[in-house]
Amino acid sequence: MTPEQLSATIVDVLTSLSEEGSLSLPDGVPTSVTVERPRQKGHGDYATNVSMQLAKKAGTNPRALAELIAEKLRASAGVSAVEIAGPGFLNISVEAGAQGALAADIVAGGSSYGHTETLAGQKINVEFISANPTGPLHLGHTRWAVLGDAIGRVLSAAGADVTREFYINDRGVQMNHFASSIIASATGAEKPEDGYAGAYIDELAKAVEAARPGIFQLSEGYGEGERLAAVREVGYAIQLREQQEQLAFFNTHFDVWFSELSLHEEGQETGGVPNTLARLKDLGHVYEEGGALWMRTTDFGDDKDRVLIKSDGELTYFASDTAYYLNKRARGFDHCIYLLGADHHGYVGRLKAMAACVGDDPAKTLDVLIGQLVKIMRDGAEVKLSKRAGNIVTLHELAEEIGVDALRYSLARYPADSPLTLDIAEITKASNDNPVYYVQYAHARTCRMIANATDLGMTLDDALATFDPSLLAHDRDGDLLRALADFPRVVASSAELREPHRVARYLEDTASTFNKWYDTKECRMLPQGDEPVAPANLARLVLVHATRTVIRNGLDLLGVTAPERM
RNA sequence: GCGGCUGUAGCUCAGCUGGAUAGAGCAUCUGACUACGGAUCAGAAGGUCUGGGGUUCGAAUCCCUACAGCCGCGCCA
Repeated sequence: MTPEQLSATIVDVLTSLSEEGSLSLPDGVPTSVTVERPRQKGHGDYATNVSMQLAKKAGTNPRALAELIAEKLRASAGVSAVEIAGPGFLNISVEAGAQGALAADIVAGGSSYGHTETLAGQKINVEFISANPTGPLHLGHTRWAVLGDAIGRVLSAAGADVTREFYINDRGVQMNHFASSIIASATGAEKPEDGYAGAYIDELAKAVEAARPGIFQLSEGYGEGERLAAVREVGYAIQLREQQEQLAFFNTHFDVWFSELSLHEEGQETGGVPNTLARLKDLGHVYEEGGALWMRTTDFGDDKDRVLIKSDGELTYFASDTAYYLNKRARGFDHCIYLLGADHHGYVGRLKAMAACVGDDPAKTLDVLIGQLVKIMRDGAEVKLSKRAGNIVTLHELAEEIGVDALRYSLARYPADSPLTLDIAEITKASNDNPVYYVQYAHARTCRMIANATDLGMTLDDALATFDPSLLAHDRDGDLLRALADFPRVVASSAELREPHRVARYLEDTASTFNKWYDTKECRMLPQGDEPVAPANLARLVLVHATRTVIRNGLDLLGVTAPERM
């Protein structure tokens, strides 16, 4: 019996009370009720606060309503005991057989256990990182890589149709600064004022020369302008490919790499920039002032109006942003999720206003997640990074030093809006100080146990064929089963709230519950010594398989591997 | 000045869509090695949930306010 099934059972009880007239609910019977796992032992396997929630509406008091519900609930299949406690809590105990059946269901579900349909039918675009292709990805991008990727996975698991997208800022003056910085490195010319510096620029210069020998040599018909364009193109291609390779190494995957430049190309019907500007004019949300073209975002709650075309005729970044949003909507996305760093939170207001300007309800279509910045400590001092000084902590260096799994997990286990300080020594430690290894270890342990069982001739097929769930009757069996039963709703709420850290915290709890179970003498899976294999041993083999499935599925949602041995 | 985020055990942080005695890991102390992988488990100790008001059966959670820290308020990208 899962919490969802128990909730349905309680709803049935309410319906039945309502039909026989002993309960009157003006708003009708709720479709589901809250069922939670009490923290306290002795408060039953599950608890519900329905009677407190409904007492006022029903014109009665919580204790009296609880009595009514309890009486019927006690007679329900799978329920072994119901007690009323405190102001009107119902503490419910579940029969071992009803609860144990879940283990076989999980095994049958396999890699899809935990997946739900709570977001079915929603087409969601998740845009994250979206770095300039003018340098390596660094620490600042790493958190969004992990969170964006995990959010995408969790949304998919909740049934949404998800596209993970990287917006390439390949247009704008920074691309020319980028090219001229590479030229300066190759030719010894002076670096431009707003240029890029650092060892990576020198390496890029060499790579550009290697890719197209002689590219830096000016000649007749190949002037400064041509060289700048050529270097920009080649340097961009190399830098972008490097970002893509490093993200792949970091187990972070995108469905679409979207070029900002493409929004300005001819033939962009919907969502192109010219098209967008025309549409905004038609809608009456733009005006000219001081030689610039403005969008009247203040009509929709922004602090001030925003420039689309500067007085020098150049388009702003915001013009592209608006077109890009329309482009996403034209591609059929119901929700556009943006992951932005705290240093960009000033953009939220204008993004929402922009969506409202084009006729959308931002509360429905736009979801801006602001993440706080990450600090990194080494030997007690903050590792500062400065792109200008070329002192960059790159994503790739971090992933290599710390390990992809440890780095991903360390970032995934905190909510995005909490400022984070990572200590390199702390997260590289290969010990139980490090939650990622604690969880992975529990998984490896299940794999060893299953291998040992196989050596003794215990197979999953036999175990399932003879499975008697009522044999999983020990308290610790129940604790483990209830932990496993929570997985689907943890995934669903992680998706709903866009908070994948919940999955990580759940895995830590579940790994702990599993280890406690493992250390319980009465819950041995393998027979001891020369004892024959008993039905209870086989039942627990199913339970171990179920545990392995849940941990593996959970780690997969975070993009972390589930090793079979460590 | 305006706005966003944060403030919970010695440390790093969960819990925040209101529920029962506020949790975990680390660090400290005490135990379990005839071990299905000890990268584990059992236990102890550790708290004015930043301060002050309010809302109600009930507040770490919601509202107001004060304080502290980080970040942002361009015809930059």
